[in-house]
Amino acid sequence: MQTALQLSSSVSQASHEELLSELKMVQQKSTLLGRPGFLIRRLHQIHGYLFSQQTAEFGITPVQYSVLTSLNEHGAMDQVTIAREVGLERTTVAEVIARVESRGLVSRKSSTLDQRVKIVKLTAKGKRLVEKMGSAVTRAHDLTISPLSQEDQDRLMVLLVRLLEANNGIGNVPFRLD
Amino acid sequence: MQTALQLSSSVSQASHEELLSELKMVQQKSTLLGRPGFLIRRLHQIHGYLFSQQTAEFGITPVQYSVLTSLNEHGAMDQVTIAREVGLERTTVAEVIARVESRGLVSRKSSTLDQRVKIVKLTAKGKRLVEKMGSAVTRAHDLTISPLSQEDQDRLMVLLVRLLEANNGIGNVPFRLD
DNA sequence: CCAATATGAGTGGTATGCCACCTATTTAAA
DNA sequence: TTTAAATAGGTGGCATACCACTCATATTGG
Repeated sequence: MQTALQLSSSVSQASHEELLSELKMVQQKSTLLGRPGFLIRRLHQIHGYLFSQQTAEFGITPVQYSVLTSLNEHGAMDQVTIAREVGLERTTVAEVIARVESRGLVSRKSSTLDQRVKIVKLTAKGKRLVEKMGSAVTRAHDLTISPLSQEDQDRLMVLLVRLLEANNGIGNVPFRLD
Repeated sequence: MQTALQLSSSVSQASHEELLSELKMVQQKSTLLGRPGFLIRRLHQIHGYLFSQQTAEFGITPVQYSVLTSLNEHGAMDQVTIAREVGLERTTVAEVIARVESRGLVSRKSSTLDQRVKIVKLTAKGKRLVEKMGSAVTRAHDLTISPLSQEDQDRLMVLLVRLLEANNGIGNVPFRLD
């Protein structure tokens, strides 16, 4: 279990000038720390580790969990709808679904209305797994941002959400944002 | 080219209470928006798209660029050092290096001091490419966070850097943070 | 000095994540 | 209405990303 070492000073309290000098200092250590893309990649990496550690007994990946919880909330969906719901390529969804289907967590049947469409449904086993994993997943997410003060965590979340909402149309994989 | 639609209100100016109500609103749209790991994955995805779009003519990926610029800054390095420098598994580095080597961007030769070690060096061609790509890469990074106000961008960067510094030891892939 | 251990590089396996391309089916247009 | 375009699902290819494992070479302890 990680020790959620809390950072003392809050970014929320700092002035813009203080932030700028902190950024300048940091980037002298490594150029990479000045690149948003690099920071995001590393954070993605770290969260992946925390997730797999906290949920090891279930053998479920973050993306699989997103798909399964989405099916749990919205009920049966075709694969294109799932893709829009979680922000994934159709082909990625096809692969993810194939894996969770082979483990009996979801079932697929062709739609009678449209022969092209395959309806994906969470099985009872899948539903049980999702609900059993919940607390471990929450723990992983909490740990990911736990070094920040509560207010900094909230501020970070808002910044990330706003970025996503503004950039959602970018790329070929937008996702549902009603 | 993306339109860098600037968000009106600044997160930096908002009170903690305002942020909390914004978060609550947002999470009613989608549960996924309340999970840090999901937001990070999506942002990683979006940045990857912007990067590949801005640097299409060069055919270089974000990770390859990190490795190449690291070699450009620090000179020749063995693969374990590269791994620590950019925060990657040794095996991932081996694969990335193999690809850029096959394109003649880096060269590998065994160390005479230690036969196990392979020294990786940027070639003249590699150096030229890195320098030629610079502005396109900067553009991609800037676009990734461009929807935020300047102060919000700076605040986000500080929050991300702090998270990385605090979490750097987590997982099996820490990276150099002198 | 030699066995035990540590270290650097790499392979094979699995899971995203995306693209180009393909097939089948449905819908729209001429 | 018959052809063209759009749509759903999927395959193969490539690039991270990591683990378990192997192999070769160094280092260290008895």
